[in-house]
Amino acid sequence: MIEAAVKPVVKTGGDLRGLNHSLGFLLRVSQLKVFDHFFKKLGHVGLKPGEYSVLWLIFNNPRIRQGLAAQTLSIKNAHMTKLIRSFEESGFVTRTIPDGDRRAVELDLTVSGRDFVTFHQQEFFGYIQSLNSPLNDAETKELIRLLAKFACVDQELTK
Amino acid sequence: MIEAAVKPVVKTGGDLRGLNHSLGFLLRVSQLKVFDHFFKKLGHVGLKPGEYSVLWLIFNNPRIRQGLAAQTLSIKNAHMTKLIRSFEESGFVTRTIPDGDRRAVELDLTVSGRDFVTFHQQEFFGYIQSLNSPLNDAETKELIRLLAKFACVDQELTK
DNA sequence: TCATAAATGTTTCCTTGTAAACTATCTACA
DNA sequence: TGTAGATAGTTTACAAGGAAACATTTATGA
Repeated sequence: MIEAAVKPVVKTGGDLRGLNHSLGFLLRVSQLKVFDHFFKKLGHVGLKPGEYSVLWLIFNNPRIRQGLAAQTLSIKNAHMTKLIRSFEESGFVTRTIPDGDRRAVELDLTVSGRDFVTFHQQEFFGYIQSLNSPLNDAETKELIRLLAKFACVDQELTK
Repeated sequence: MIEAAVKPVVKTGGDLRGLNHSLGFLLRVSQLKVFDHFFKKLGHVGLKPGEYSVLWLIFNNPRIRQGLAAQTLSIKNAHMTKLIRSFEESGFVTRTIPDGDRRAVELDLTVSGRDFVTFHQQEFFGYIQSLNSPLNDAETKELIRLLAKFACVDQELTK
């Protein structure tokens, strides 16, 4: 015990040498931490963060165009096609080809899709509270503000 | 045209409704931004951020164990095996099985590996300067501090 | 000391996400 | 009009990364 108290704090890993100040590296490690916690807390629900975000977006933007949804969430069109198809198969989302532009696809939630979103809303937006982060509330708020500013994401609640 | 001029300022994307305050979402979007910029600036070099970080780690920790390298960078063992093999093939890294523990693998840079790291060091650590971020210097510094604290990455230069 | 467990990487298979080519539809303008 | 180009989404082919089972070597403990 005395030894443990006396000996200097030794890192368990290798020497990062400047990588510990690299924005790209820190973003990646932070994201891994959030994802780990997400799966521990919400893995049983069966949806990943990005998937829930798609449902959430459609929930709040009925009849949104598939391409706009992809662009808003920074998901590639090719990937969005697959996500939407799987949501169709699970009965959460409907695709409608509007008469005005028959190239396009409008997305909507089914009743069970809306039920799912409302039922899990608290979990998906609140899981981060249980993360036991080293940051206090003010720091967390500031981190979110800085990230949003950096990524040019509007911080107002509604458009 | 008159219509476009008259209509209120409309966001180009859908309404994110709270997702714009989600740490997970903001981390993902921020990382995409950094990666995009990285590839624009350093795509010609042919290494991705994570790959360079592996070389950098070995450069600063000669004879590091492969598993410790993976753990330090939060890279899975299975993935690290593939990375190291490709570095072996490109002649940047050597693998040594130490006599003391014949399960283990020690990593080292070849001469050309060390040359590569030192030659590109400025680019890999400096590309972020050219990102034209909306954050000023103090904000960037604070963002890095908060991310490091959040992810529990030691901010001292050396261990 | 011999069986059992743990540690270290590797292999295999799978999921996620992307790029590029493709189909279908719409717009512009000669 | 009708044709060239733009737009919206899909398909295909692939690369990145991870989970689980595996082989090998080392540590443990009865």
